[in-house]
Amino acid sequence: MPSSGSRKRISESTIHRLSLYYRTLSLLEKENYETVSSKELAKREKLTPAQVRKDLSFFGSFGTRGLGYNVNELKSKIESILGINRDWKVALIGVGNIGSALVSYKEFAKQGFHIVKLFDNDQRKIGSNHKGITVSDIKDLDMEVKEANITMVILAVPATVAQYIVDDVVKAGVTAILNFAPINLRVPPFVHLRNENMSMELEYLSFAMVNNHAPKKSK
Amino acid sequence: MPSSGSRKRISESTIHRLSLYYRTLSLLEKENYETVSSKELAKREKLTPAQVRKDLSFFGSFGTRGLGYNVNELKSKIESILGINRDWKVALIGVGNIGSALVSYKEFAKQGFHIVKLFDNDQRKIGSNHKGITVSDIKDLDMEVKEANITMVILAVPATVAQYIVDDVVKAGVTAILNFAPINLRVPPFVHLRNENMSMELEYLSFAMVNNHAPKKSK
DNA sequence: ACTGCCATGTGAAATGGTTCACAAGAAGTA
DNA sequence: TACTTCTTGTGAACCATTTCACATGGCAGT
Repeated sequence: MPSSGSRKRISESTIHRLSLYYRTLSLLEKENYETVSSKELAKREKLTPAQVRKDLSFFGSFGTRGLGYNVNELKSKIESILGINRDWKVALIGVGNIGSALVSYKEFAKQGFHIVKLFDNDQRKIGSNHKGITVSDIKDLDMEVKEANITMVILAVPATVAQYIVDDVVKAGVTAILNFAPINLRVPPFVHLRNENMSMELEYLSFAMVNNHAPKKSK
Repeated sequence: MPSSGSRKRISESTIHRLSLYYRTLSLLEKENYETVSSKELAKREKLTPAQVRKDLSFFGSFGTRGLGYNVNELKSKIESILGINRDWKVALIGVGNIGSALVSYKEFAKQGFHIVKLFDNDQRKIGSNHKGITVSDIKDLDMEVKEANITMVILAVPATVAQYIVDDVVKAGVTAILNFAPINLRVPPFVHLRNENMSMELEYLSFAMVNNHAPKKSK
């Protein structure tokens, strides 16, 4: 009984898996599948059918017993759960290595995340053009973010300045931040912060190689 | 002491947190701290002291009761647990948007991951130079990877071709892959695969905004 | 040496997440 | 209508991770 207020906490892993389901459903749609079972969905993302069904069950009953899920319908349900059934205007701060790669990264736009503003503090970059967007001076951040009604920001600046910029960004009314700097940022409780730490995964690989794999012990 | 056979499975989260501790310890080192308590370490990464101690306890007893951990010593312990107390030679495949950003990404080198080979299939890119490395033809992958004794690869190619390349890469003897393509890749059980899915975190933010955080929207 | 204080290391308890197992619904067939 | 097959949705069981709580050991001051 999903009473409108009783919001059970949904785990992070469940949300991440919704992203995977969404990705697979998009593919299935292209392959002209009408329906898909939890079994097939699971297979395509190396999960278990029970996991798939449980994840979806947190949000409702989207399937038909004996048949599976309608691909189009489930896709659009997940879109609306994830909030990607709309367009998000995103500002990207820091047009360096990573930053300029992200401007051209097509996956973001595909999911409705549109980078509409670029900021940097480097005079040589300010005024230059990336994919049709002119880089603004970070000093104008407050004004421009408010004016464009932007609530989501991608942060691709050096770790040393990240906290200062976050503080400004929050003051400008942003409530969602995707941070690429390898540092733990402080934000007020009403601001959503996620970190993308690319070294972390390399380190995991390194760990796996050195430990798991290593000189195969007789077990 | 170094548990040779009794290999308890260490959770992914623990390993990820080791990366965080490592990062903080590097910082503390620069700030000339001699020792650090689990409390301080926890505070700096928004974790609990018990969590920190438990994580470390899987690998040994590195602290001193009443005092805490020696910064230098703990840092080097974690380095060796993560396997980053050595240099890794890494090949990067796909010199597009993301790929060319990663060549210049300094964090990798800082942790001992050195990109030493670049591959692409685009004639216009082959032969060109990125940060002192010449882009090779992907057709020479097998030969060059074997010759350079490379076991770790970063994959920054389009999803459509990722699986084919992975198959080749595995044949060439690579056993660790960091994949940036938004697709679920098949690898043999002895190959370590990690995925970096940047849209996923944006989707999480979007979810958080739409659900957790109430309608503050008045357009 | 004694005392007070502090912070680790770790079993045990609590919490959270995943898998199991099965009742029940839907569609097709006779 | 009755029967078969298929697959969902979901409590309950199971397993993993996190947190608790405290005995233990080290250090400093007297």
